[in-house]
Formats: sequence, structure tokens, C-alpha cells
Amino acid sequence: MAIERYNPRVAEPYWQKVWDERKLFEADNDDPAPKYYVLEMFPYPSGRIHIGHVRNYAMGDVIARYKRAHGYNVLHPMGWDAFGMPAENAAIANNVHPGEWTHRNIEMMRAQLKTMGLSLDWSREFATCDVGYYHRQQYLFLDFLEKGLVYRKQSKVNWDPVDQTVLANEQVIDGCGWRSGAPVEQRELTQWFFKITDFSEELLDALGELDQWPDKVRLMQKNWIGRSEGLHMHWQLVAETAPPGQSTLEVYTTRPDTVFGASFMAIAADHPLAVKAAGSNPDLAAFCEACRRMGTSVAALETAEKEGFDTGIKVRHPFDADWLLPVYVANFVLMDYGTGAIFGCPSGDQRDLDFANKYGLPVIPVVMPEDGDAATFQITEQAYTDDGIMINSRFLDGMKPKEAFDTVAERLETAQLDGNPQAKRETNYRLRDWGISRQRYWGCPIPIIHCPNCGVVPVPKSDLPVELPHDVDFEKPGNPLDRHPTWRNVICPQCGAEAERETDTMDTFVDSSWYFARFTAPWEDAPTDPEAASRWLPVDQYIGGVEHAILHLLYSRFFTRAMRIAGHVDLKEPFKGLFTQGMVVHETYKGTEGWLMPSEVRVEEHAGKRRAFNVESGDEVAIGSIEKMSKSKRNVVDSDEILDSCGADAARFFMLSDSPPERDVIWTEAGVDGAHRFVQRVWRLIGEAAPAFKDVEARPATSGKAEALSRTAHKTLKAVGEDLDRLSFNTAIARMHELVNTLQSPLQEAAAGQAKDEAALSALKDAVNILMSIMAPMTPHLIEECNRAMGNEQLMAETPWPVFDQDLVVDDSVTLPVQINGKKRADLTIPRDADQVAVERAVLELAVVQSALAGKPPRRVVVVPLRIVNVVI
RNA sequence: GCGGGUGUGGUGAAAUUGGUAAACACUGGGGACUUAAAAUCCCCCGGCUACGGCCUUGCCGGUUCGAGUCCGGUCACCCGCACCA
Repeated sequence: MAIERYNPRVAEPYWQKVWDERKLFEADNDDPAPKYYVLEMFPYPSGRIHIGHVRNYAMGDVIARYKRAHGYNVLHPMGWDAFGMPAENAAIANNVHPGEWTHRNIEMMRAQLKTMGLSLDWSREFATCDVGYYHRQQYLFLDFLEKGLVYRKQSKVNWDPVDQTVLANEQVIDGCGWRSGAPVEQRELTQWFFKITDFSEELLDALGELDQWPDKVRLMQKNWIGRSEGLHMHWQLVAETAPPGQSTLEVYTTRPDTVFGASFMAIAADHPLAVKAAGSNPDLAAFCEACRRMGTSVAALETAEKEGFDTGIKVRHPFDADWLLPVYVANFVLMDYGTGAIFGCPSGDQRDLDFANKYGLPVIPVVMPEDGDAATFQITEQAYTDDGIMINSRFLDGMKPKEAFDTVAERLETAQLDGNPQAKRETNYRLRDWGISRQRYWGCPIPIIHCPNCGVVPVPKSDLPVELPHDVDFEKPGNPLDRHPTWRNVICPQCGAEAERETDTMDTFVDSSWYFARFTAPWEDAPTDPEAASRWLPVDQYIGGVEHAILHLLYSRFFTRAMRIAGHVDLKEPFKGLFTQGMVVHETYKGTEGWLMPSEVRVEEHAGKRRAFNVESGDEVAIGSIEKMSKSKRNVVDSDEILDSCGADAARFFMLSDSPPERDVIWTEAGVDGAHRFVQRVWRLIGEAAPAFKDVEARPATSGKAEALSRTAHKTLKAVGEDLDRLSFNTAIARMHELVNTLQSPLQEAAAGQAKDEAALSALKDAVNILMSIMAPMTPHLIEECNRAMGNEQLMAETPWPVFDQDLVVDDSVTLPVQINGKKRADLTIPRDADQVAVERAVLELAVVQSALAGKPPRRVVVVPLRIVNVVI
């Protein structure tokens, strides 16, 4: 009997409404069931949901539905990372208020997300630009300030000339702004900072416990935090050569073992000693100025020659008062790492060697390979940086560098210079404090007042929120808050004097550093309900792009620790499991007029050759490389188009099939069509056979056919469970295809009324129910429809995950491949419980084995139980 | 430069601890049904073959009864960091 095609346009909205009305996906904070928090990184409301979002949210939804079917109390919320620059750019371009633009986009994207049928708890939705949210963020800022985790200082900052704002170090990629792509400039500004460096060691150490994070991400964070063990040394300045009042030069080094290879000192252009020396030396002053101007762009760094300027100042070697070394100002020494000064050991560092060769400084080899000859070992063009043995280093000679390191450290720690130890061991980190001030309007205002009498005054909590004014203009570049006529004028809460508000807003990465905690009780007056937060957190499975490996994921780890100190949560690590999914990529098409969108192109394939044509003009267009979807290459696929033609289930199914989730997936029309056909096929098979199951009751699988069906179904059930547990969606889908292939002809027979075997029919019904259960997380609408056709009362979304039957997943007999000298020659089917001796005997009786042996005994027979047999001749 | 990853059919890929390489799917080809098309269903699809087999997981070598998987070397591509002392 033919049935109507499955129509997602009717079925999908219908089931979404049913789920919605029953509030199935709203999490209850008081539910005693074990909790499971699954979260996808919340989207920036840029305007449209694209197919990359579909993949991201489909994965999270499968996990959420799968865990819900296992009886977990699942929290799966959604919100909007809604502050940020694009809203201001849109405001400038279209003369629309950033808030209005943002809210319009949210409306649109929420509607799109809802058509995907995601099992989200919409009752907890918020946007970070809601006053209700940033109010509590200001509250957190004040708490952090009180706990000494926020401070203000003047510093050199990364200035993005296009976005006209400051960027954190993490937001400078290859010397350019992460959003604008413009080369970053250096400026001196007074900025607010979060003291993330207080946690350097802890953030690094705790990475070891994040065993459900990708190694790659942990490694990236480790490198970013950049711990190094070294020695902080004081070198004595030769008094006659030094500026007045300066007696020592402090240096940080990770290679104190090479101290006898030192041939010069180098200091940053901003180093106090350089500044002093430049005061009486115009040429030096000019050199320092040139260093500062050089900038930090990649191009500048790569082409810039290592240059130095001899200050004329000399230092004494710590182990030889008669050994004097020159002090240079060098353009490659950074003021903000270590002490802004180094000692140069040319033989052990390529950069120092290049510098020494350029300025004719001595090169003394101090480490040589263990099989080297100290008398002849020389360094000329290539520094030696490997492990080895110390030479030319007096009391260190013959030691390994590690031992020499400790020896030098011990000697200098006990030696005195001007009454202080001459050196101390020090651990340094590359991580800098997080500068959060942004000179933008569309962000969370920093709740601070600048009073002429009292200085920096925090806004009292009772005066929060500091709301953004609505009446702003974007006519001129820069921060509209800065030139607002009234907003910034305020009375000092301490002395009542006329004062001014801080007009900087917070970096939007602050917004996303605690939203996951707010979701646990978004109605609370305080930033969190600490009890609820501690119950739900950590997020059990967090899903998002690897591009946040450092920025967002490091900030959130810091924030959670800071919130703990302020009493808002009781844990340190926010994300227990992290999964970084791959991107959705697509071919690019370029016609004579420029890039074309996939929807504007028709691709034809003949005899293995693919050609693309402009749909409108019919002209052939060039097929370009497969790339990340971007507006510039126009290779974006909008979710609406796909959802409209194939439905949410097919789109979700395709996004999860084929490619493993951590890898990039190529979006193809053919791929979605395939998924769509599969959806239709499942509907047709189940829908047409359903009436045949009407009065079929559960009964034992007495026939061979029944048992075979049950075995296949239960094996699949087990395998899919294991696949989903490790987020291997693509292999889970392969198992589903296999099961459908197996069930196809029995279902067709049942539909045709030809199935006479009652036991087999019962087993088939059971198999269909299993199939529906395992497919439900991926294609929930389709399965609800099938489930109804099967006459099941309970919604599939409320049906528990079936338990596989242990007896059905283990066969009584096994088929082993039989190898002769490692090449497969036969199969042997034997009882599962046959012992090794029996297996060996059966193998040796096989005709192929007999003829290969030709009467001689085998050299060896390797029997791997339940796997393989190898006969070695 | 430093650190990490990946390389398997025409394509996406599978092979969870060393144990039948290519499951599952896409594309393509052939057939059935149809007046025809769509849809659907069936078959074929790594290479060579004297039809016995032989070769095949970037390349070269090693360990092993047995290597896509482990080890050494090498090439290519991708990602992250990068004047960090």
C-alpha cells in the first residue's frame, strides 16, 4: 500500500509545537535526577543562521536528546553574544541603533533556530546586551575590584586604528586586529585590567586534569601561558661608565649555564637604564626613538635587522670582576618580558650569534656535543642549542647544562651584591594581564566614576545598573559615550562633587566568560544562584569552534576562578568536556563578474569532469578551491533554503553523517539530497509496514528469521550507543543505514501482508522500535511521525533509550579468518567457546591448510581467540 | 625558527587494544518498472591478472607469526605560536 511522502513542512512545525506545549525541554533546577549540562557556544547575532551553525547545534542536540532518553535532567539553553562591533558598524552604515539592529537579528535567528527542532530550553534565553545581564556583569566587576582582581594602569596597548579601540594580546593575530585585520599600533593609554596572571600557574597546572578536552587545545593554552624556569640575576655596573644612581643591571635568563659564553648585554629601548643613558647621548636617544617607532607588525618584525647601539656602559661578569662586558640597546629586546634586559651568549642562541657577528663581539662556545673535541669545537654561523657538555666554563667544565644551571644558581643565590643575593630562581610566564577597556559604545559600561577629589570611585552596587544611553550618534569616529552631552556627568557617590563616568566599555569576551553560569539561574537578582550554579556546573559537554581555543576558553577558566573567590560559584573549571567541531566548507565559484553564490550556480558532471554554469546567463564559471564559508567568497549556504526544501531532519542528518565531527565537512547538494532520500525511505518503509504491526504482541524469537532480526537490531543498538558516547556521529549513522538495509525486505513483505511468521513479525516490530529510538536524536520529527504511525502512545521525545539484550549481541559461533604465513586463505566457523586446541585442530584439517603443509608439521600456529588464526609454515 | 596534527579508492570516509584494509555513504556505470521522465528497486564500481592469484593505506627502511596502526628516516599539506631571553 503506497502512502504519502513524508512532508517535513507539515510534520516539523507540528511536532515542534507538541514538544513546546509539553515544555519537554525546560530544565527544572529541583529535579532530583542526575544532571547533564550540554552547551554549544552561543552565537553572535550577525543576522542569519548559516549551515555551520546547523552543524554545531545539531551535534549538541543529539547529545541532549540522547542524554535525556537516558533519564538525565538535561540543561540545554540558548542565548546571544550580543554586544560587539558589527552592531556599531551597521549603525554607522544604515543609520540604525545598534540595539535595534541586534534585536532584529536575534528575532530572525531565533525563528530560524526554532525551525531546526532543537531540544532547547528557551525559557532561560537571554542576550548579553540585556540590561538584566550586563547589570550583573557590572556587579561581578565590582566584586572582582574588591578582591583585588581588577586594576587600572597606564600601559602600552594594542590599538586597532580601524575599529578605533584597544585589543587584548589574545586578540592580535599576526600583528593585526582579530576583527578588522588592520595592522595594530602601539599606544600609551590608561586601561582596566583583569589579573589573569594571578592564576598563571594554576591555569597551567589544571590543564592536566581536563582529560575530556582535546590535547590540541590544552597544548595551545599551555604554550600561550608560556611558563619558563630561569634565574633573575643582578650584574654589577662599572661605576665610571654608568649613569649616576645606577649600580646594577637586572637580567632574566633561562640559560644561566651559559654564563661564561656571555659577550654582551642587551636592554630594551624603553629600559630605565637606556632612557637615562639616552639623556646624555643624542645619538642613543635617536636610536631608541627609532626602535619605538618600528612597530610590531609581522612584516616589520621579519624584515627588521637585529640592531644595537653601544651605550658605553659596562658590566662586570658575576664570576670574574676583571671581565667587563658592553651594554647595548637592542631593537629585539622586549621591555614587558622578564626584566627587559638579557645577557647575550652568541654560541648558544642564533639571534645572539647574529648580533655578535654583526658587531664583532666574541663568540665563546660553552656547550658542545658529547662526542665533540673541546680543543677544536667552534661556533661561526650556527649556534649550538642542543644538550651536550660544558666547555670553556671554568668550574662548570665537564658538566651537563642542567647540572651547570643548578651550580650557577646555587652560587649566585648565596653570593651578595650590594647586600642582596646576586640572583634568585624565578618562574616567568608569557601570559599578560587581560586588558578589558574598549573605547566603544556597544558593550557593558565599566561601573566606575572619576572624581576630581576622590579619584577612581566604584559605582555603589545599589546604583547599578549603569545603563547605556539610547540617544547616541555615530556621525564621528570614536566612542559616542565620550561625547554624549549628559550621560557622563554624574555626582560623586563619595563626596558629592561633580564627577565623570568611565566611558570605556568592557571587552565583549567578558560577556561570554560567565554566560554558562548565568544560564543555571537567569532569574536571580545576584549574578548567580551559587547553589544552582554549583549543581549544574561544570558544563558536561561544551561544543564550539577551535578558534576559541585560547581566547574564550582561557578567559572563562579565569573568570570561573575569580567568581569562586567572590563567592558566586564553587568550582574552578567551567567546562568538563570540550569538543571542537570542524567547519562547514564549500566550493567557490568565480564568474566574469566575480564570486557567485552556490545557489546561483548549476554544476554538471560528465565522464568524471565537473563544470559549473551561471544559472541566469548560462555562462560557464570557474570552480575554485574548497574554502571556509565567507561573505567575501560568497560560498555561504543559508539554512533557510535547505530547511525549506529538505527539512530540518535531512539537514541535521547530513551534517552529522560522512565526516567525523572534529573534521571539516564539505557541503554538497548531493549530500543533503542523499540524506533527504534516506529520510523518505525510512518513512516509506515504516509507514507502509506499520498497519501490519497493529495487533502484533511481544513474543519470544522462536524462528531463525526472528532471531536473526533481533540479533541485528540489538547489535546495532549497542554499537550506536557506543558511537554516541564518543560523539562518533558518522559511524552511528553508518550503523543506522545498515539496520535499515537489513530491515528493508522484511518490512516490504510485512507491508504487502506476506509476513506469516508471527515470531518474525514480533521481532521486526521490536527492531523498528529500536531503529526509531536510535534515529530519534538525529531526526526527531521524522521519528515522531513514524512513532505515531506505529501506534505508540508515548512521544518519542519521552521514550527511554532501549536496553540491548546481552544474549542477542553475542553469537554462539564465530567465523575466524585463517591465514597461512600472514595471508588470508580461508574462513573457519566454530563454536564461540571452542578452546585453542580445538581451533588449532580444526584449522589443520582445512583442505587449503593441508595442501599448503604437504604432509609436514607447521612451524607455528598462532591462535588469537575470537579474532584470527595464522599458520606459519 | 619552535610546537602539534594529517596523509587510505573518483569523493566523504571506516577499521576502539597490532589481527579479514576499503564498512557506510556520495558520485558514476548498467539493468528493471514507465509511452516518457521523476521517484523507486536490483547489480557493478582500488589496480593488475596467464583467472591460480598478485599488488595496494604519501615514500624508504625496521620490529613482528602478522603493521593503515608501533619504531627510525623522508616528502607533502594543514594548524597554532613566534624577536619570550
